[in-house]
Formats: sequence, C-alpha cells, structure tokens
Amino acid sequence: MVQNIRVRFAPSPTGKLHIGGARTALFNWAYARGRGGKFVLRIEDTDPERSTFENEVAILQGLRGLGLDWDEGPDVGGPHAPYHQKDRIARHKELAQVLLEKGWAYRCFCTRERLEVLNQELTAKKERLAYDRRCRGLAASEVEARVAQGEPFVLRFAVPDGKTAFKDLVRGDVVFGNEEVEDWVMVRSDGNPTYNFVVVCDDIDMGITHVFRGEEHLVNTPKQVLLYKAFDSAQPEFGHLPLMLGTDKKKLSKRTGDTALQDYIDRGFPREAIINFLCLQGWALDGATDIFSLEQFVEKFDIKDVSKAGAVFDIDKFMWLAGEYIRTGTVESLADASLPFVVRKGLATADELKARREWYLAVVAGVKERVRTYAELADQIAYLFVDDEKLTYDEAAEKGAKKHERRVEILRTFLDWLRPQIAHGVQPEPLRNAAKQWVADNNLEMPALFQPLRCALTGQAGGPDLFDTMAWLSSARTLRRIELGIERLA
RNA sequence: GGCCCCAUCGUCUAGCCAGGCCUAGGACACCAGGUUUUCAUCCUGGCGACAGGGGUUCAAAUCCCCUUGGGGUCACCA
Repeated sequence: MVQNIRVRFAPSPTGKLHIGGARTALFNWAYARGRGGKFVLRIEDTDPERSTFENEVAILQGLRGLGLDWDEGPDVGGPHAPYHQKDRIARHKELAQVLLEKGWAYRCFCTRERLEVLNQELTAKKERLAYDRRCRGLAASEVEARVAQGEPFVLRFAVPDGKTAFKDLVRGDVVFGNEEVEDWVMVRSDGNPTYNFVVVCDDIDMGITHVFRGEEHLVNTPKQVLLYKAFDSAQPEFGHLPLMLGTDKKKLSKRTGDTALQDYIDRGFPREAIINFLCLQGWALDGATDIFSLEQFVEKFDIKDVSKAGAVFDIDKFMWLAGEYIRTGTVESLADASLPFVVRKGLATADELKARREWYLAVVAGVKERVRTYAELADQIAYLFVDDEKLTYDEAAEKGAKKHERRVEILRTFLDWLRPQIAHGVQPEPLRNAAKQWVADNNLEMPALFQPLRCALTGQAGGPDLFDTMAWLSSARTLRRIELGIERLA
C-alpha cells in the first residue's frame, strides 16, 4: 500500500480550463484530501507556441473558484519547485542524456519530409502508421559524423520487444503489445522535450504516486510505463477517468455545448452546483443521493468506484442542480452572487444596487424559486429596470392578455379603483386582499384581471405575485404601465 | 483501418468485484393530476433499461466467450 499519496493535476495553459479537466482536478484533489495525501499542481507549458500566462492565471483562478487548493504549485511553491515544466527543461535534457547513454534512446536524423513520405507509403499499403526505426541501428561513427556536421536530429525512445502492462484503478489490468508502441519522439530537433517524456520525468522527480487523468491518455500510458522502466523507477498507480461526452456521445466539444469551466461560471451556475454536477459525471455517492457537499464527496470518493463508461453531459440535469442550490441557499447569498450578472446585463450599476439593497433583496426573494442560474435571474428581473415606455411584451404574455375580450374595460376600471389605493405607496398584503375582493365584486374570473395586468406590468406571462411586483415598481410606474397597457392591449 | 477502452431506462447512475434479497432502485427529462392570480416551487402518480447470442451454474444484470454497437487514439500538441 502506498504510504504517502501524492497526486497531481497538470493542465496545459494553451486555452481555457476544460470542464472535463476541472473534473479531473476535482477527483485528484478529493483523492488526496480524503486520505491525507498531497495535491500538486503543475503547469505543462512545454508548448511555447500556444501557452500563455493569461491562460495559466485563468486556470488557477478557476480551480480556486471551485474551492480546490494545492499543497504545491506554481504560485505556492513547494519542495519540488519549479512547477512550470518549461523551467525544468535543464533537468529533462539531463535525463534524456541519461537514456541516450543507456541505450534507451537514439538520435534520429529523418527529416519531416521523409516521415511524410513514409506515412504516405504506409497508408497506401494500409499498414500501421509508425516510425520505421531507420535510425535506430545507425553506427555510432555515422551518428557522430552527422552530429558534427550539424545535421538536425530528434531523440527517439527505443521501444523494446515484449508487452507492457499496467494496473488501472478504474479499468483493471491493461496490456499493450510493444509492437504497437512506436519509437516516439522524446526530444524535438530544437532541443525541447515532448509531453510524454517530461510528464514522466516530472512525475518521478515529484514523487507522484497516483496518476488520474482522462481516458484519452490511456494509449499514452504504455510509452510512459516503459519510461519508468528505463529510469528504473517504480510505476505509479494509474486511473483513467471516463470521458465526458457531448449529446452526440463523442468527446465533449464546442459543437455540442460549452466546454470551458469559465463558460458555466459566466452562465451563472453556482459553484457548488458545478462541483456537485462534476462529481456525478462518472461517480455516484450511494446511488440515491444526487445532492451532496464537497466534504461528503471527499469523505466518500474512491477512484475504484469511478465508472468506466463515458458520461454524457446532461445540461438539463445540470440546470436542475443549479436551481436546487439557488433555492436552498439564502436570499442574501443569491443577491450577492447575482449582482454582477445584473450589472453585466446593463440593468443597473453595482452602486445603485447596493444603495437599494433592501429593495434588491425583496426582488431576489421574489424570483428565487423561479431561477436556476444567476443569468436567468438577471433576465427575469430585467423588466423592472427598463423604461415604462420601452417595456416589451412577450408573445405569450400578450396572447394571454388578449384572450380576454373585456381587457381594456377591466384594466380601466381597475386603474380607477387602484389609483387611490396606492396613492401613498404599495402595501402588497392588504392590496392583494382588496383586489381579490374587487374581482369578486365585479363578478370576474381572476385571470380576466390578472393576465392583462401582468402583461402590462411585466410584459411576461408568468412571474412573482403581482402585488409584490407593484411594490417593486412603485406606485407611479405601476399606474403608468397600466395606462400604457390599456393603449397597447386595445 | 490497427491498437486500446466501454456497454443497465432518452440522460446521470445504484446493483456487478464477493451469482440468489432485482417482478432491476434513485435522479434529470417527459406525461398526467393536485396546489397557486400566472409562472416557478412543492406534492402525487405514470412512462421507461440489464445490446444480441452462446456457455458455466440448482440459480446470471452480475462469471466466461463470441457478435454487434459506441468511443478513444494513431503529431517534432498536451
């Protein structure tokens, strides 16, 4: 049994943090936290072309935003610093040299052009695409001469004969025939080592004991296992998480929905809901509980319980979960969390909302059980902020209002009755009772008044209690909107 | 196409490893009804799956094999 568990998450700052990457981070983190291990964050920035510092900062923020923390990492340091792969390159080169000397690697002078031709030939013959090892048997003298002449070369790993097996904590034992593993490039012609090489160097140097990552890395594993052998180093335990799938059942891509963690944050999903939903992709607490905390997750999570099959990302369930968290949270927290969304939508400034805190809290309380995300909240209360004259009526709202033949007459007489009632402000409770009595006194059905009224006031077909709405709108705007409604619904 | 992985309701999954307790449980979605001034919430009910075929066994969703289907991967990206 491994004593000191050390896991890592190693994102590449070549783009935004993928939602699947967020789940990988979450599972790694939970595994470490659940058994007193260490969680290491390492930045895989060996692709100088596409890696950016902005991406890195965003990834770190995203992870922290989810509530994850790391014991060692680029911003917190640690005993195995540095935590940027590009800063470890001297060490990588040193290790590559070791493998070269031990015969585990060899120089390959084949040009990209030749490789291109080779691939075409292989494709034509319908054979497996792989390097043909032409440079593997080069005489030492020839290699020396070509190096001396300044001929560019890459370092390839010399894959031995045999089979490569490893234990996968999610899938069981996996075996690859080594003939399926090509002599892959360890070090590029520009001297920069490649992913499969550095990842193992760093995992060894950092004492990583468990490697949990997405299933797309499963086929890389034999290359890496061979590297552990070449370095005469103990193999870590592996665990390949099932892929997160789009509705087309293929690896989640932008084609079928948002793929970045940030996309969902921007769409106003509560962070607890994001975490909770991610946990449910490939794992279940007990088969009956869908809603649980990060703490419960840490307590119960085990890599062995992760399912093997891919998980389709079901946005409907995600939305439901988000709404569940919003409904069970407090009005205050919802007000705070939704405020930036209201501001971003251009409805009001943060200062304005803070100045009207009580009012905003009342509004939020009114829509709390009707929204699933912060963005939806902003959408639903937008009508409160627009000019009375510019209020637009939803199709459904207008249709519902116009269903009632006597709408204009009813609205008129109601307006006359209402005017003195709210002359000194709106008191929802007594007003509601009085209005219901008014409806009864006039021998009307409730909807005959309320549907046109709701349309005039909000432009929406549904929503919170109308008398609360009047209070949020204030007397003047309430009266004005009814006047406008009488004209517009005629 | 080669190799690798996977296979329970439309979706997420429990059950499988240690075969009987499974006439397969929960959740989302959907449908119907109730509550409500509307919408939403909430409550009640309904629909709905062990991919197929062989074995092994007294007994298989659970173990084995095959087929079929789906996915991943085949870079001097990570």
